[in-house]
Amino acid sequence: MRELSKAYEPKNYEDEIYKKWEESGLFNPDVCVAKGVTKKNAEPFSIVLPPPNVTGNLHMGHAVMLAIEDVMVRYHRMKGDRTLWVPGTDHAAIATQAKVEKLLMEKEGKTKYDLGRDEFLKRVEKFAKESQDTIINQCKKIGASLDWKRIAYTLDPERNLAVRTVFKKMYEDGLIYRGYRVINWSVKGQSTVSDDELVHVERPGKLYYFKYSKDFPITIATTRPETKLGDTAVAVNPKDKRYKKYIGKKFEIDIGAAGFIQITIISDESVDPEFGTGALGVTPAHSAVDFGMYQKQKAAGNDIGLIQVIGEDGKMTAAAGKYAGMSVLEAREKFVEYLRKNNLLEKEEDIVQNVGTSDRFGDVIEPLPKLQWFVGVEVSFEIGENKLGIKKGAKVTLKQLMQTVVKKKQIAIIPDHFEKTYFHWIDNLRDWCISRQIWFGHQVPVWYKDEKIWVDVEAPDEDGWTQDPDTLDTWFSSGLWTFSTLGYPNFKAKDLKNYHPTSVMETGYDILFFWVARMILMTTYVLGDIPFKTVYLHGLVRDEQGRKMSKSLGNVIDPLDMIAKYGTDATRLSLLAGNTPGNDMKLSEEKIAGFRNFTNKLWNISRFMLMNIDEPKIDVNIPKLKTMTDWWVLGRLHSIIKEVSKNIENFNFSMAGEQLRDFTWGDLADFYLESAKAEGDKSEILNYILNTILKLWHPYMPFVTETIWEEVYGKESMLMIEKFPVSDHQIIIKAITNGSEVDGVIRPLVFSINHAKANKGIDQVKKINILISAGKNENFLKKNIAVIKWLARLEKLEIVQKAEKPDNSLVVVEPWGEVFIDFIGAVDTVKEKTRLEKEIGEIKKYTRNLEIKLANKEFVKNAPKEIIKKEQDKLSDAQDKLNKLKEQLKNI
RNA sequence: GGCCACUUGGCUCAGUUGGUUAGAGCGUUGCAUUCACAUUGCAAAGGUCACUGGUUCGAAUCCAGUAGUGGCUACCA
Repeated sequence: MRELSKAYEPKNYEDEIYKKWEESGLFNPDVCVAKGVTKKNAEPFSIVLPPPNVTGNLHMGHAVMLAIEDVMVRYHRMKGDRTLWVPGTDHAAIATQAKVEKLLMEKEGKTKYDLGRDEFLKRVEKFAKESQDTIINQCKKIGASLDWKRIAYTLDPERNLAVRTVFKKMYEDGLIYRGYRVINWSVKGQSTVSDDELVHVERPGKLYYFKYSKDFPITIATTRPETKLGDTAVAVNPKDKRYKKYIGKKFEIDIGAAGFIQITIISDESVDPEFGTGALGVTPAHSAVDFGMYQKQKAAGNDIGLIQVIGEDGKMTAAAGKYAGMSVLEAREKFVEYLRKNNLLEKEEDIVQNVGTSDRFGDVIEPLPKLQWFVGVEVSFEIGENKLGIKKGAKVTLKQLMQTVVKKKQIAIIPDHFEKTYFHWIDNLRDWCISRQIWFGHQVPVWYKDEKIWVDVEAPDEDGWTQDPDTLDTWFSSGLWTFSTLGYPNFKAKDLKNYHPTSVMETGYDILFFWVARMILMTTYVLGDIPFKTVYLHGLVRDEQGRKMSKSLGNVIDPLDMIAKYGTDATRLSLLAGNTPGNDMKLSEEKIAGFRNFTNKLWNISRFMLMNIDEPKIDVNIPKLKTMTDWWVLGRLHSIIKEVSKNIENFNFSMAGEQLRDFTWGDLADFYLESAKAEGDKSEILNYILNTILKLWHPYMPFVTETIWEEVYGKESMLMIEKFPVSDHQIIIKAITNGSEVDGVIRPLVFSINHAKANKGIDQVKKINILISAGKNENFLKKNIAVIKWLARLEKLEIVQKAEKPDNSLVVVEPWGEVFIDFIGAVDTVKEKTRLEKEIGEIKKYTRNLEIKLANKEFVKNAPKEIIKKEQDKLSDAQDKLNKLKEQLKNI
């Protein structure tokens, strides 16, 4: 007989198991089809892995993502679907470059300029490669059944071709344009940053009220006086009576050391008359809003002018006169000093202001004008053939495409309230600045020569052209991810045909805008199709106190440490249990340890079952059943199969796991296996149950289940590709009939005994007398005497069948009869009395509710007959019980 | 400022179309222990489901309002 070791030691098995899976090639659906594991015409199920950044190690967030996706993938693979899970990594342009720059400085004291672009990029690539290897190994550690043959990288040649192809197409459709606009500039990073990469930080600031000069009639308010050197207009609300008379007037103002500025008074609806002085100094060069006003005026034929006073180095420009060369803060101080001295400063007010900082570089963003590449989200174009239900040739914008697919439910977002957030974001979306002044990334596929411009997939075949030095925002290539990984731009690629659109996009809600929205934008535009059918957004993993995990707080729980300590399965389970979509999850080491205990429990359950199985065989046929506990457990098992499948398919991963655990630990281990010990030969059914629960658990706990499977059924077989159990409704129905007495009789009996012992001041139960009153239960004891004996042994009881009620015994009334329990020691009558009174009170309340319900005409009229019947039965049962309890109370 | 979510025993959370007397796990307390498992078993204590009102025969669940917490977002200069 085979026997398992006493406790499960994950590290003795995990690596070997993963190697076995990987070497089988069965993570690849093509191999599954070739080997006959999956049918050729099976339903496709595909996920592309949200590519981790090549900046370092995997953290708990990645582990959650991998665990959830692996559950889906393994479930669908076992279900027989043609299942593909594509791995990949993201070059994460700015993040990676910044990291390498930092390392370069720390280790060699050099900057990227010391190395030059080519050499620096080589270093970054080397770093990225190493990082990618680490990530791949870590994904394997987590048990992710990714098809490594298809691994992609956002910056590899295939993806680069996709990027260039899409860029060209968008340029030709007029969706990508080059424009001189106010953009978000990071002085520290020396690059533009998109709107989404800004982090708004609240900080105390000062609102200064001042006049440009003594003769200027309007006081304005600002938090940034230094930018006022670049003002070219003052905007007021057209309805504001105070300033109406000035609208359209021009002033030439001596602004002290900075020279003269021209100020035009303009009107704009967006100016709030209540805020500050109701007049706004317009700085077209250093505020996106003001730039908007500038463009509006210009379009109306009124060029108010634009003066850039802050440079890309964060210092004042020559246009700032004697302030030139000063830092922004220095200039602010000096200029305020000037205003104060000349009695132009009227008031200083302390306020809290929101400043935009760069997510990556951490510095305060300086809005300034620059010639950049943009994706126009409101430019309309003619859409081609598409699967979106839009007529070919219709005029649409990217914004509209993004809205329509979610509105029409072609893409479902889970949880659905994120749809609102999504729409809100799109409503406020501005053109997307896609060019970055960093070196690492997809270089903009545009070439210049003199005044000429060349936009194409390949460089012009002629000397003298220079490529645009900028690179593309990393999300540009990420946006193509679902199809660039499947063969695009080759439209004939098999994968693209077979697996696109993908089934599910599973990712964190924090990148809904960055990434999910952009994939929708890119895919609807490029392919005229959706990128995925469902978006499942998971929450963030936080520490025990609900704080974000961060190195500086020292509260990071490293998934790999946990895997080393408690095993992968326990770690995965702890991330899946209690994790509901869109909600953050608190994680503690204790939780993981708890699931380690469960892993071991499953191991020992299997160990016990194996010891009682004569001849393990992979057999899906339901064996002959002998006792009602067999029927009962089979019925429970099939209900669980049904529930688990349903819940996985509905993305309720936590609930499916919980149900499985409750069944395995509560019903199977604590009850059925205990009774099985007493009932004797169970070889066949134990084999069947073991078989089934290993399959059910496999998506959640791949390693321990595969290990047990191998130990039980031999190394040749592989659980990973076994067929997921299918619940049989007939079995459930039959089991309810044949096994109901387990729930109705045996378990209440266990409960009664324990309850009597614990609650009534009894030292020890001596004897149990069972009187079965209902006729159909006459055979119950005969059939299940073994289980009763087991109970007796467990409780050290003596069983007397059909006895008379002895003196001093306690009577427990159950719907099926009465149990008399004899005790050594006295019954605490006071305690017992209060208990009975409490119970009677509760049952009274219960019966009253039932009576009200049955008295309700509408209920009687509308409810189905079976339900009314059921309710009536409940009522009569409750009344009977009530009477019996009352009698008991009298007897005390 | 706008929007969104959350509020259930000491802690972490379930609770899927409103329907038995609201459930787990951890923790606490008591009891057990040669048995597959101390990474165990059996039990107990602990909740007016944030608050107020409404709809309903019936509300943790639906509606309105209040309070608190968290998040996203923003062109109050």
